[in-house]
This record gives sequence, C-alpha cells and structure tokens, in this order.
Amino acid sequence: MTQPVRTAPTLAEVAAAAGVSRSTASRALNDSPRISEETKKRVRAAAKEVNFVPNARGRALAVGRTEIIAVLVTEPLSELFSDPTYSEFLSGITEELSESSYLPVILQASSTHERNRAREHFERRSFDAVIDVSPYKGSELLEVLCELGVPTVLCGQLEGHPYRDVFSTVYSDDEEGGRFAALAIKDRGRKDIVAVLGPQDNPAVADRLRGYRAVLGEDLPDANVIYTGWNSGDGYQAMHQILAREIAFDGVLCGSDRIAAGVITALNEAGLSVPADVSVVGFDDHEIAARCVPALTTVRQPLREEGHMAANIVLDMIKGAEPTTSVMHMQLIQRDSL
Amino acid sequence: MTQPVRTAPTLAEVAAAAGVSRSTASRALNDSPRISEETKKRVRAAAKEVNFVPNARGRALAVGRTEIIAVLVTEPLSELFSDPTYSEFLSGITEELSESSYLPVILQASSTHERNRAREHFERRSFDAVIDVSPYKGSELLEVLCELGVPTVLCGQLEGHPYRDVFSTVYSDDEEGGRFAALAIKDRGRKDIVAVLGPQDNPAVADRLRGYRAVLGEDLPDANVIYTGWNSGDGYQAMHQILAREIAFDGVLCGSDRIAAGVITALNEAGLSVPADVSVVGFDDHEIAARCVPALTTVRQPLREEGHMAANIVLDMIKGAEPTTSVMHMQLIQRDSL
DNA sequence: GATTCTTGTGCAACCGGTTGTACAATCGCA
DNA sequence: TGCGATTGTACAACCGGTTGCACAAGAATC
Repeated sequence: MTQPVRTAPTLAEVAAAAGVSRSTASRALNDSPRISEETKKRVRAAAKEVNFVPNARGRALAVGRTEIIAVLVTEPLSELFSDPTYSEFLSGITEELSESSYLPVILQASSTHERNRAREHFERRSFDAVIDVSPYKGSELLEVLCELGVPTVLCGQLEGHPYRDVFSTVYSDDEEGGRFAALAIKDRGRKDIVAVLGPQDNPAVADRLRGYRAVLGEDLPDANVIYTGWNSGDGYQAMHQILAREIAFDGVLCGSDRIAAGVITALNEAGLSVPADVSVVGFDDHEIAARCVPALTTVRQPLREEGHMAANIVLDMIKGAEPTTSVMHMQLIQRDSL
Repeated sequence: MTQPVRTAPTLAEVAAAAGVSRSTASRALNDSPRISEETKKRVRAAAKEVNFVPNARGRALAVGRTEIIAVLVTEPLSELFSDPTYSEFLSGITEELSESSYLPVILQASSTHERNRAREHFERRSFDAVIDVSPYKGSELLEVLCELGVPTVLCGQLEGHPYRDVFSTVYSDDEEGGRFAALAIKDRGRKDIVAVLGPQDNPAVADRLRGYRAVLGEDLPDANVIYTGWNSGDGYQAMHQILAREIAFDGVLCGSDRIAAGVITALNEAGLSVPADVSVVGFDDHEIAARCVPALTTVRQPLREEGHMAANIVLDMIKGAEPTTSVMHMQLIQRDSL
C-alpha cells in the first residue's frame, strides 16, 4: 500500500519502449495523420504498458496553454455561499467546462490582498481565460486583463463600459424581468406598489427598477422604493419599515425570492394576507420560491443556462473568436402569491 | 484602450536589456547570494523597465511544481452551498494559502465523470498537493493519490484507514463534542433524551453518537436515535415523527444547528416550550445558532482553524514533511436553549 | 532503370524558466 | 612576480512535452 514514490514515466520512456523517437511517440499519441496505423498501435501499447500520462507542466509550456480557466469571484466566500444564486450559476459553468479539457478554478478577489494575488496570477499567465462573475466590482483587475489580452467574459452588464470590444458579456435582461413582474402585478389590478430591492449600487437592481417603472409609472412612486440586502432578514425589516409608515399599498415587488420570503412573514405578522390583501412577486425563482406559503410568483432568471453560455463563449474566445454579447431572457413563473 | 496583444516579455529580454546572461538574470531576480548587488540592481531595473513577470508555465516546468493545490470536494455544488459548514472550512484553507504562493483550486468530484476528470488531473500532476474535504467518499481517488505519491491531507477521520502512514489527517474530535453536548444536557437534569442526527453513513455522526452514549447510557435508548439530513427541514420532520410516537422526552441532541432550528419550530408548533419543557442542543455553532429563539446552546467545531491547519500541513508535506495527524478540540457554547 | 512523388520517421529547435559547473577576473599573500 | 583562493558571471543542460523541416524508403511514372 505504501507505494514507493515512483517517478512518472515520460514520453521518452514510451518512445524507447516502442522503439521510436520522442517526436513520433508524441504524434502517435496525438493521432497525427502523418503516422502509420501500425506505429500508432505500437506506441499506444507501449504507453499503456508503462502507464504513461502526459505531464501537465510540460504540455502547458509546449502548447502555450494551461487549460485552466479562472472564475473570478468578487464576493467573500461567506456571501457567495449564502446566496444560492451563485451556486446555480457556478454549476452551469463547471457543468459545461467539464465537457472540455479545461479546468475551472474559483479565484477569490474580495480583499485587496486577494486582488493582488489574482493580478499576479494573471500576469504570470496562469490561466488561459477568465470568467468574471461580478464585473461591476474590482475594475482594476479588468484593466489588467484588458492590457494582458486575456480572453474574458463578463457576467453582467457593465453600464457604458469601456471594454465592449475587448471582452464578451453574458447577462440576463433584468429590465425585461422587471417588466414581467410589474405587468403581472398590474394585470392583477394592483395600483399602489412598493418595491423592496437589493443593494442600490447593484446595476441589475437599477435595471429591474427601470423595468418596473416602464410598466407602472406613477403607481410606483419614488418614496415606495427601498434598497436593502438580498436576505430574508432584509426583506423582513424593510417591510416593517413600510408598515410603520402606514402608507396604503396592495402590491410588493421584491428584488429576490429571499427578500420576498421575509416580506411575506412580516405581512402575515401584521395581519395582512397574501395574496388576498397584498400581492407579492419575487425574483430569481430560487428553490425557496416554491416552498413559500403561499407559493411565490416570481421571475425566473436562467442562471444555469447563463453559466453554460459563459463557458462556451470563453472556450470560443480561447480558440480565437471575437468578443460577443449574449442576452438571456427572463420568464414569469406564476404561482399563488399574486 | 483596445491594447494590441503584446506578447509578454521573457527572461531573455530582461537579460538583454540588463546586458547579462539569462542565468544571471534569473539568479538576480531570485536574489541568489552569488550575484553582486550592483548586478542585481541593474537586472531589477531592467525587469521593471520591460514589465517582466515570470511565466507560470515555464517556471512550473523548471521547478517541478505548479504551485496549485486541489481542494477535493465530493459533495455536489448545491449541497456544498447549502451547508455553511463548508464555507467556513474553505475560508480557512484559502485564508492560510493566500499567505503562501500557492493557489487553492476547488475540484469537484461528485459525479463519476468529475471523478474521472479529477483522476486525470492527478495523473497529469496538475497539482502539487490535495486537500480532501470529505475523504469518506470516493476512495478510488485516494488510491490513485496514494499510488502517485501526491501529498494529501484528509479532513476527517477515516475509520481503520489504510493510508495512515501516507496521508495526513485533520479532524475535530466529534466524540468529544458529543460528550460535551451530552454532559450539558445531563447537568441540566434531563433524563429522557432524543437524538436527531445527520446521515447514518457519515462517520462524524457515528463518533458524536458514541460521545452521547458514553455520557448518557440508557438515558438515550436506541429507539430514540433518528438519522436524517442536515437541514432544518429534516429536523422539523424528524421531530414530527417523534411527537407522533408519543414517547416521553425532555431533551433533544441535534446533529447540526440547522436541524436544531427545525426541531425547535416543530416543538413550538406542538405547544412545547424550549427550554422550559424540552432542552435542545445543536452542533457546529453556525451563524444560525445565535439567531435561534431561544438562542441555541451548541458545540463549536473550530472549522476555520481546521482549514488553517489543513493548509499548513499540506504546505509542510510539499516541503517534504512526514504525514501527521492533528486533532482539533470542540467547545461547548452556552446559550438559552438548555 | 532513372526520376519523381508519397509516406513515415527522426533530428533538432522550441516553449520559458532554473541550476550545475566551468571559467575569467580580482584579490591577498609569499 | 607568481601562486592559490575568492568572487561574479556565462555556458549549457535540463524540466517534458510539441512541431518545422530534412530525409530515407518505397511506389508510381516515364
């Protein structure tokens, strides 16, 4: 069991065993058309024999690729884990990349220290490409990536961004999602709407609000818009604030399903019934949405598909494809909270 | 802004700029004592001048190290994200590694496909070392790592494991934790105890139960032990099962804080008060524990410290240190649920 | 039978660093 | 002035693959 640490066989050994040169062995294993079937067979047998696996370091240097793709994450790990949105999206990326020979690496960049380390790795060319999961933060790194010419996909719209013709972009149409939610609540006949959104500095939040406004106009006055965090606790507190103001409202648009869950709890505690007294619409179609009581009407964001798309685009860019922009579409999920 | 993709400067260019040979340039930048201060200064200036950063691929091949450490995760990403335990532990690892030049890579191995990919990467020597986060699953990979002689740390005790003198191990003393919880509930005067544990195949669960038993003996009969998942929903359902049986009990030992949260909800719904009627003890000292009503008495598992330890051990092993075993100690956190 | 075209293989260079060893220059000392 | 010891640098090999190009052997053509 305690195997002696035998040193891994190299291509030279395979070549010797097969009685050919290193170059022929390499070509045979890479299935080059210039090598006869006969020889290929012999080389493959020899490789199998000595248990040869090409060394990643040698190969990387020779082909100029590490076959590693960095998934740049600007949130601290704890936040990343508390927001199930990321899980879905990251799953999409890794799912798709696992079909290729590329290995995704989650690279954290929340602290300055981490960002410096990330920068260093970029400069050392440790990765063939980068998928930036939250590009509206940490733009120094984008500058570095641009300068280095590393193929990069931004996951999210960067308003008026200077990298349009350098980086690819994948994003869900948040404004459209906002319109869907607002239309649904309007069709239900609600007139006095409150919005409990995520953080004010988040561009997706701004887009969704724009969508709400496009449909609702004056039915969603400025005073009724609250910015908060993404958690149910945040939704709960925000709704308490609103109730304390004693304004009249019959509909709540929420920035996330978790916010909506907190909002519903607060409404129930205040003796208000959902959806009889107040309609509530969430966002994300997170797992929690279907389990809410009542089950939450929400806007589905195709996160997993977005991950697939990001991975595919980045793979294409490595092969030399031009940067592209890809918009994913939202979908209203009708349930009982409306 | 659209920078032309200038190819990165190599050591040869630095050497030329400084008017020295490549070897001298390399030694100067690595601060070798054999190079004069004078020359070092000149080389450093030249490197700064042309913006030189050593290429990771070339360096990796030369020094025989990739400076990448794989963090092997056997759980699917969704489970990983739903269990805050991992967040804390992974943070500990990355925190510690970020002090070194090593880059941690989260490597998933839940599906067979993923395990094959992981195996391949191991054989290609893509990583200098491995931290296995849940070693009691996917033992084929352990076999491969052993055979390849890759420095490996197992996070968790492997019962009667065959790799004792090959791999290092870091684990929290779950049996001790079980004893702490059981002692606390016994000191409170509780006599009829129920245990709602995690999955039966989890070795940590078995250890904790052993700790409970060592203290409680017949006060925790076999019939009162329930195995379930780690989530609050699981705790909720388990407690409903117990209540349906109409057995007498005055204390509940839970396998996780989330289980405990579900248990408390179920107890409250059944009109039982915590801690007046029933005492509840959790496990993990997860964030949720302090926020429970009543605040949860629980056993703190030093996850972050465990991550630090795992990272340090693996770094030592890369430098050639012998495998070691390190046991972390549990701590009872007294709150109000007892 | 000599010439040209194919086909398959090997030599050697290359990717971008690090490092063992030889050698030249400077120094101290007899 | 001549010797060995010391210091700083360069040459060349190496890590483990890939690949451009030259070349030999055999087939096809004249």
